Amino acid sequence: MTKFYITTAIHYVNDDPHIGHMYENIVADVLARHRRRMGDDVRFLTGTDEHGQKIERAAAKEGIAPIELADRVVNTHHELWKKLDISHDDFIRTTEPRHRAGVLELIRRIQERNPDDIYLGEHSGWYCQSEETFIPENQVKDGIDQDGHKVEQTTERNYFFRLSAYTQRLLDHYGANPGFIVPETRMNEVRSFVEQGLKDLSISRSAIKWGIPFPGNPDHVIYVWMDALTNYMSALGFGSGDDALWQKYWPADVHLIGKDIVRFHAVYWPAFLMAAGVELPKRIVGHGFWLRDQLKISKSLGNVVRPYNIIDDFGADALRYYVTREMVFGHDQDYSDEALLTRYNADLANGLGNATSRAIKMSETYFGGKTPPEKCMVNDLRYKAEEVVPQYLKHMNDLALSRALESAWELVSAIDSYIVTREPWRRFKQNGADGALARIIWDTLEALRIVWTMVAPFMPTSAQEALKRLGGDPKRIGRDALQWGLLPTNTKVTATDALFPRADVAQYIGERKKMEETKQPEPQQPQAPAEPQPAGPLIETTQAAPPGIAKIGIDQFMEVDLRVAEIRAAERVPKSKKLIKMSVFTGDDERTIVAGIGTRYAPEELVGRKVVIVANLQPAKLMGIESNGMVLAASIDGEPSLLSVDAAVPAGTKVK
RNA sequence: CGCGGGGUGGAGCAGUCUGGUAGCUCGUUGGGCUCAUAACCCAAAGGUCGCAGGUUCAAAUCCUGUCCCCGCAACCA
Repeated sequence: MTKFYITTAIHYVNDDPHIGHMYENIVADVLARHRRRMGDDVRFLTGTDEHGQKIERAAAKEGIAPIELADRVVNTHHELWKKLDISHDDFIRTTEPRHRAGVLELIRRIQERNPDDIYLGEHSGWYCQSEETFIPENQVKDGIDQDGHKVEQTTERNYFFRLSAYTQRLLDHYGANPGFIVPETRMNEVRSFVEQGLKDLSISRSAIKWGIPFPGNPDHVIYVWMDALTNYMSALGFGSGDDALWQKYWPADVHLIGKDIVRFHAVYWPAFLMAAGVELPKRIVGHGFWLRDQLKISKSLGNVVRPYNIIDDFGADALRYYVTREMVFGHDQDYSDEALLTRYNADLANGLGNATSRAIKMSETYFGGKTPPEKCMVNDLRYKAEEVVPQYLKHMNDLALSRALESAWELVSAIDSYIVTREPWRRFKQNGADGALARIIWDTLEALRIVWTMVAPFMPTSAQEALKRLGGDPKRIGRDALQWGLLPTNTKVTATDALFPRADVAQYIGERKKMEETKQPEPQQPQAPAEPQPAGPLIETTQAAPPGIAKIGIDQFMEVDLRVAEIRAAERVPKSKKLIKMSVFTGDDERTIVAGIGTRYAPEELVGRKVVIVANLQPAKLMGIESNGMVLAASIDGEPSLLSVDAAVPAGTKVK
């Protein structure tokens, strides 16, 4: 029996799971269920990442211990996976003793085999608490990183892993194992990243307490990647006394992860394992992201998708089907309730569900509530099934889930047209329930049984129910069940309510919208009460002031040197999208100001214009040009509209 | 020459690696059927596969060039 060990990323417990987590676990589950029913010895692992500063701080804010916070959030994960029929064999939390044992064992093995690979060194730089990572110098501006997070200059004595020593070995491994990272574009990215040369990696932190203490130095905790990645092994008992599972299932066959963490899995992780003399995982699979309105889902954008309503109203299988059918594996994909329901209606309600109903109903009416008394081994549907099943299996093997489903649906549509061309209702009226009619109906039921068997890993609950209704054995979904001829004769069928009731999309969407509108705008509470931005100017000066913005005294206002200035010259900053470099006369001097107004204004129309500027602003460099001040403009959806004054007002006039 | 993704019937998307009738969902039009969840079946309209060259018996697919769009970063002081 082939073993198949598949893992998802462990999800961070700073928030409830969203569509991205759901997708990842659903895909892993479909693959796990499929391999299981094909006879493999499957081990399917998911879990949670619970250490780190973000958790530490979030817990502190609530006045509880980090583990209490983790315990609470992990429950929402458990509940959701149950709801979604995720069939993992194990669930690991990085706060468990067995995980700690695994991590310590990994470090021990590295130290034993390659004593120089872990060393104490100095690390300083811009540290971002939100990301729990040091941010490269060029991505930091005024204490803010590119994602808008606050960073602070930090120096630490840390343990380092000698990643630099593994550059060539990693490249060799990629070369020898072209399927190591899929899809291929991800492999290319990783390869070019590694080809630029690798820097040693800091693997401990002394500023964080919430983590696994570093062996031999309890002032440090083990930093995120060395900790988190090891879950794939610690869950198998690596480092515990009992390593039976480890012996049996390692190395992992598939690490299923989001494309954003491919680098850690494809570079750091194998390097750690090489250093420890542990076999490498066989394949890293990076899936795409679910987007909302073409934007990446993120908490800060407030566009997080959590389709719990869909699960409640249409069932887990509806969501499972949609995400696997709609997303081309590896690509990004836009999510919407509407698209989901459209797909649901077309494929599940009108397609497979309806076909199942009509076949069962005919069988019930014509053959007294039983499957027909005669099988049929030679017919168009059998040919179609035998054409489609191998395609389906190939796609499943290639992780092309959407294509696998497409193949299955070819048979569905063949069934519908088979029924229409054979006109069983007319035959029944003319000749009654004769042998020919029996064969036709049996064919139809049998083809449906095969479709449902193909679909079973995707929609386990519905498949079981449908197989039962069709008179089949709901437990029999293995390899042999994909062959023609299994459906018994003269067995009870069940005609009852629809498996997938049709959704009124417009009405549903409308109701949801209304509910969301009437729902009181959530008090900003749950979102961490915006930490006061220490020092540093507000970045979003052109945005409308948030309602809650603090009041300031007149003195503070007077500190701002607002004055009228005349634009003497203006030109676009080469290669910039919207920057215009201006020379302005402030009454006292002529200086350079760079402003992001190029989307709206041409340099020519600016010259001679009188505008209002902030004259005593800290100079800043924009694309290498020093800008001394700010030109005031109203902002309409990001489009600037310059504040202007009467041409008669002389430059240098104070504005207040 | 910043990195990456994309340009395919009205909309949204597959197909491009491994050249060979351009496919799916929704939408539109006409017909059929009444077993089924107002479903299902058949047919039709609608595409110069961004543009231009090239390779080839054959190009959406390979090569070269070019235009445009979208993320991200470099620029919102």
